[in-house]
Amino acid sequence: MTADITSTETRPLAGPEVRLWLRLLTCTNEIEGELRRRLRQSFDVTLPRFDFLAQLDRAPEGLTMGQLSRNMMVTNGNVTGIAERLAAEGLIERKNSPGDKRTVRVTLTDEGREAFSRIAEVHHGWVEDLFDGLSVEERDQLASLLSRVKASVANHTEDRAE
Amino acid sequence: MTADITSTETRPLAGPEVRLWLRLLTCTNEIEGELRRRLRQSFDVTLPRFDFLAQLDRAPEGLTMGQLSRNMMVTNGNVTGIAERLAAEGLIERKNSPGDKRTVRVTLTDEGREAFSRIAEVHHGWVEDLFDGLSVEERDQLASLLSRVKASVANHTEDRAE
DNA sequence: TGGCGATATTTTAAGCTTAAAATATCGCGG
DNA sequence: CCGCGATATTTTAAGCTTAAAATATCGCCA
Repeated sequence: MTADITSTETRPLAGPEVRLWLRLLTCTNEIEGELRRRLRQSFDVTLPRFDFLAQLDRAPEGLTMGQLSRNMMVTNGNVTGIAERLAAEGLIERKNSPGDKRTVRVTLTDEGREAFSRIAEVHHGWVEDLFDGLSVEERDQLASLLSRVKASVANHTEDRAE
Repeated sequence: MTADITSTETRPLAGPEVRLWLRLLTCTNEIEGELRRRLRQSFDVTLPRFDFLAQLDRAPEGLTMGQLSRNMMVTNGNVTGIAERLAAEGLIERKNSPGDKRTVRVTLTDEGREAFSRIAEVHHGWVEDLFDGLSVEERDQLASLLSRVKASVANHTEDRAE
């Protein structure tokens, strides 16, 4: 009834939705890995640390650990570890909030702000390059489709929201 | 010359390419996180282990550690660790290749094959659900655009290919 | 045939990540 | 004012991930 399978041939592993998901995942991982490698080689910095600094750079007043955790979409414990290392490098500063003794206010040091600017400029160029095979229309279309995906996903996850 | 910045307002952090990249990353992370959470809660299995089993399921003859590493797009050392834990759970088997003493041939045990089938069926439904807000046309368009992205990225990374 | 570059894998050290438990503080209702 | 649920953060244990070094085997070629 079916053709016989020869040698090490691989079977098609999944339905079309799973294939779409795998393509999305692969694509993202490839870009993420490439940026991670370049950040490490050029600046000896990791992607999470760069992300952490980026969050602070756009918040002149600083951010609390909780805000950082939500912005970066990682757990509280995670940001604690990253902050620990960035503080040891002298790139950020943590001080108790005046009003609420529970919260910590994190800010960039001058050194941190300067380091981030230097890296961000090059990083921006990398991202431009990686996407330069797409026309402006294609980029807009992709952004719009990703919004649609995000909305669709939110439909199935919003219940976990508090 | 510029409007003054008030309170904790955040500045727009990046150019349009970086925003597109962040949207792609966020979208992928959201889906990945949701699937990871569900796999853990429903089956007490991690995403990497599920991926590892999926690779083996479509290769009846088994795979070597190197093939697994390439298919999963992670380092050799990484698959060693995952294989260690899956073997401890009795889901996979590792034996020396007959011809080449350097290579290891990994196969699913009966238990592993059965466990994977059970999980894969539910997983497939989850992915279908998460993407059900998109029409067939939108999915095709997204898949096609992701291919274009992948090609564009490859243009800037293929030099590292050996 | 014997050594040497190439290939396959594991090991190691460091860091990222999560979930869950622990700690500390807040602020409200009685 | 006092206790208690809520909020902010850190700690802990386990696992994932990478890059680089170490180990082992292969196969060629001089």
